[in-house]
Amino acid sequence: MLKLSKLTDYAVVVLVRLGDDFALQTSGGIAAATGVPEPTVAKVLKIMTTAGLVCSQRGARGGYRLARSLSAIPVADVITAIDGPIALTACVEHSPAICDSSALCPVKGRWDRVNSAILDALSGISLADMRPPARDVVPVQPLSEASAMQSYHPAGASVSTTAFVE
Amino acid sequence: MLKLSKLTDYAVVVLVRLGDDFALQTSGGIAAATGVPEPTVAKVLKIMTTAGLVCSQRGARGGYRLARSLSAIPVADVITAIDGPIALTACVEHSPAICDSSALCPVKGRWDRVNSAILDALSGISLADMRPPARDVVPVQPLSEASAMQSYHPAGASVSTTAFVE
DNA sequence: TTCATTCAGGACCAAGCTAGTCCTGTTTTG
DNA sequence: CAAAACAGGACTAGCTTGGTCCTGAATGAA
Repeated sequence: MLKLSKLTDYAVVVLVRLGDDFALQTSGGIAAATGVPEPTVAKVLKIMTTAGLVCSQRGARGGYRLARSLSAIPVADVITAIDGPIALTACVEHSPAICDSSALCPVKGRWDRVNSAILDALSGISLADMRPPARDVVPVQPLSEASAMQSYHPAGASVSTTAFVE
Repeated sequence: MLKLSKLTDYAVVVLVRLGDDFALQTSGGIAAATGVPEPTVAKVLKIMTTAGLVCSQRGARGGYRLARSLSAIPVADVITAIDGPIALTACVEHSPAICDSSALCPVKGRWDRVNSAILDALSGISLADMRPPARDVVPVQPLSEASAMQSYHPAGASVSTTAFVE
């Protein structure tokens, strides 16, 4: 389906929200500001931390901040962090799975070209390119206010977020 | 995961096998030549027929042949036929699912750019580009011989074929 | 020192999708 | 008429994803 996982979509939303100011923000605060469920935000941020895209500060008054500016984070990095290395098929170079019938496979190595093309496309677009105009950004505010905001659901409660590329 | 479905991988194998000579080949014969299980080949070919990528001839002495030459079939067409329209996220233009929180979504419309880039990449590569050198192609032969051939499994019997793009 | 806050790192479960198989037609040839 | 071959479904098992929750560790404030 060439689909992107929902978590990747969430990750972009969260990272963009984290913004470029490098101020510490808690997972709860980001959840409130974006409308993404808090446990999901926490999950995403933990993955992002492991991947080195964000830095975390534990303890009271802790939180998260970007490790690099949005313009220095290509979309490919986010996808790789969430979903693992980008490889359309198991036959692609660097893929962990080894095709056990490579001797017969009629398209052996041919997906590499397709893969490289996609990788180039994803590496050339940064999160800064996906950032909305500044006026649309909801300012950081106390939880008591933010928690009353409308929620963000990528594709609605009952509709699959399965993604397509036509 | 940006993964491609296994069926898409099979479809490319089958279509390339169908080749450019426009001779009728039965699903059983293709299965034998490629090592892909016959029911799966039949399933793929039925989908390809519906999509207009191959033509079918029913009845005894029937079979399948390409509707266009391999060079006239972009990879994007195969993926679309198997997986539906290519769209990374539900937010992407022309996607059937409508985001019910588009007013709040911080990256509304931003995936379009990523999507277009991928679509361009996939549209620029044809099946002819994925065709192996002629010497690697197994010639058409009687079932009795072909059925003894080694099978082709994209990623082995027990290993996930999940595809990645890094 | 003690406690509240916040992240770290898993385990766990339900739901949906994919792959693969099979069965019953229908069409065409000989 | 019988055999060959495609058409079009239904069906099932397994995996993956998503989402939640729990326990523990680190930090800072009172």
